Amino acid sequence: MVTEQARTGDRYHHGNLRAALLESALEVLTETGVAGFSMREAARRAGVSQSAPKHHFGDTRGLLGALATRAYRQLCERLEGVECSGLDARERVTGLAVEYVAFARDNRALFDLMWRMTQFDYDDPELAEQKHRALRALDRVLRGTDAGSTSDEDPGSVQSYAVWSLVHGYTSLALEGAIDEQAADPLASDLLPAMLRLVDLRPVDGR
Amino acid sequence: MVTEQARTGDRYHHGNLRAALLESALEVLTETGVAGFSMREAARRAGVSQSAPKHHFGDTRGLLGALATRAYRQLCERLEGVECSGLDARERVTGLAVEYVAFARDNRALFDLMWRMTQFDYDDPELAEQKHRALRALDRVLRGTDAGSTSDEDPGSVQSYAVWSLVHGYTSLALEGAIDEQAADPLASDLLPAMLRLVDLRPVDGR
DNA sequence: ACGTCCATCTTGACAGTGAATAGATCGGCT
DNA sequence: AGCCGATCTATTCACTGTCAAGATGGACGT
Repeated sequence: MVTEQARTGDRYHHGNLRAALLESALEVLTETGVAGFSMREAARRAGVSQSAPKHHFGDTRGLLGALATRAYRQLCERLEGVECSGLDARERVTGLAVEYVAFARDNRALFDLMWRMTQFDYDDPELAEQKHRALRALDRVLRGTDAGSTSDEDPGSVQSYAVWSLVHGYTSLALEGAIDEQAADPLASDLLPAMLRLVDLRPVDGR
Repeated sequence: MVTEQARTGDRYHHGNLRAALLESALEVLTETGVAGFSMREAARRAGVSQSAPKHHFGDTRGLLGALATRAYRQLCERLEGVECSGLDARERVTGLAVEYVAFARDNRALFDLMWRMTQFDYDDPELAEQKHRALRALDRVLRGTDAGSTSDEDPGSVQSYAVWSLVHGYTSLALEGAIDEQAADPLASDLLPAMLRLVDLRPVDGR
C-alpha cells in the first residue's frame, strides 16, 4: 500500500516520480518549446533535485523521447478513433485529416518534438512501432474497415503514403507560416479538404 | 582597397567576419545538427572571440536566421531552375519534387533549420519573402511558364499548395524515418513520383 | 599630416545548462 | 533484525549564451 500516497508529499522517495516528471516536462515543453526546454526546470517543477530524472530517463534525450513516444500513442489513438461506417473514402480521409491537424494545433510543441527525435539520435523501437501504428490506422481509414480490425496485410499503400505526406506536409507548412498568411488560422481553413479532393483515393494498381 | 585582404589573416579587424561566420556556422550546423549547434564553436572556428558574432548577428537566433534565409534563397534558385519547356505538367512537377528532395538530402541540417525558425520566434520579413518566392516558383512549374517570368497573378492555387504539401510532407517523413524503413534511401525511391501520379494537376475550378 | 570618430573585435564575468560521481535515504525481503 | 538495492540528493565540472567595458585601428575631415 505504498502506491497510495501518490500526491506530492515531501517524502524522500517520491513514489511516482516518473509520471510526475513527464507531467512537468510536458508543461515546460509547452511553454518554452523544444529549443528552450530544460530538464532542470522540469525537475524543479516536480519538486525534486536536478539529477533525479537521470535514474528514470537517463538523459534529456531519454526524457524527451518518452514524451514523444507518449505523444505518438495519443495521436494513434485519435486516428484509430476516426469514424468510418457509412462514409465514403473521401469523407473518411477528410475526417482523419481533421483529427491530425487538430492534434497538431492542440499539442504544437509535442508535434514539433515528434518529428525531431532522429535529430537527437533517438531511435527507440517503441517509437518506431508507434509510427507503424499510425500508418496502419491510416490504411484502415482508407480501406474503410471498421475500427478495431487492423489487418497487417499490405501495410503502406501508395495512397496511404500520399495522404499522410499531404496532411503532414500541410500541417507542417501551416504551423511554420508558409501557407495562406492572411488567414488567421490556416489549420481551420477549408484548404485541406480542397487539396484532398485532388487526390485519387481508389486502390489502384500502383503496388 | 581594404576589402582586398579577405583571407583570414590574424589582424584585429577580420575584414570579412560576417561571411566567415556564416561559413563556420554552417559547418558546425552540418556536423552537430540544430540541437547541438553552438555559436561559440562557430566563432572559434572562424578564429575570433566568442562575442564577435554579436555585432553582426545579435544573438544565436540572428545567426541561425541568416543561415536559414540563405538556405531559402538557395532552394528557391534550384526550384526556379527547373526545366519546363517541352514537358507536360506531371513531368514538370516530378522534376520539381526531385529538386526539392535533393536539396533536403544534400543539406539536411539546413533543411531542418528552415522549418524551425518560428519556433525560435524568428519572423524576418526577408525570410517570409523567400517563402513566397518558393510558392511562386511552384506556381510557375505548375503553369508551365518558361523560367524568368513569374507573374504574380493568383499566387498559390490549390494545386500549388497540394503539391508543396505532398512533397514537403514526404521529404520530412522520409528524413524522420517514417517511410519505407526497409529501403536504404527512401528519398531516392520511386514512391514520390507514384504519389504525384495520384494528384489531379489540372487547373480546376476550386478557387 | 594629424587627430578624432566609430565600427569592429577582445576580455572578463555571470547565470544557466547537461552530465557525472559519490553519498544519503528508505522500502521490502529474507 | 538487518541487509540490499532502488531511488533521490549534493556537489562538481565543462560548456553555453549574453552582457558590459575596454582595446584596436581604419576612414575621414581639416
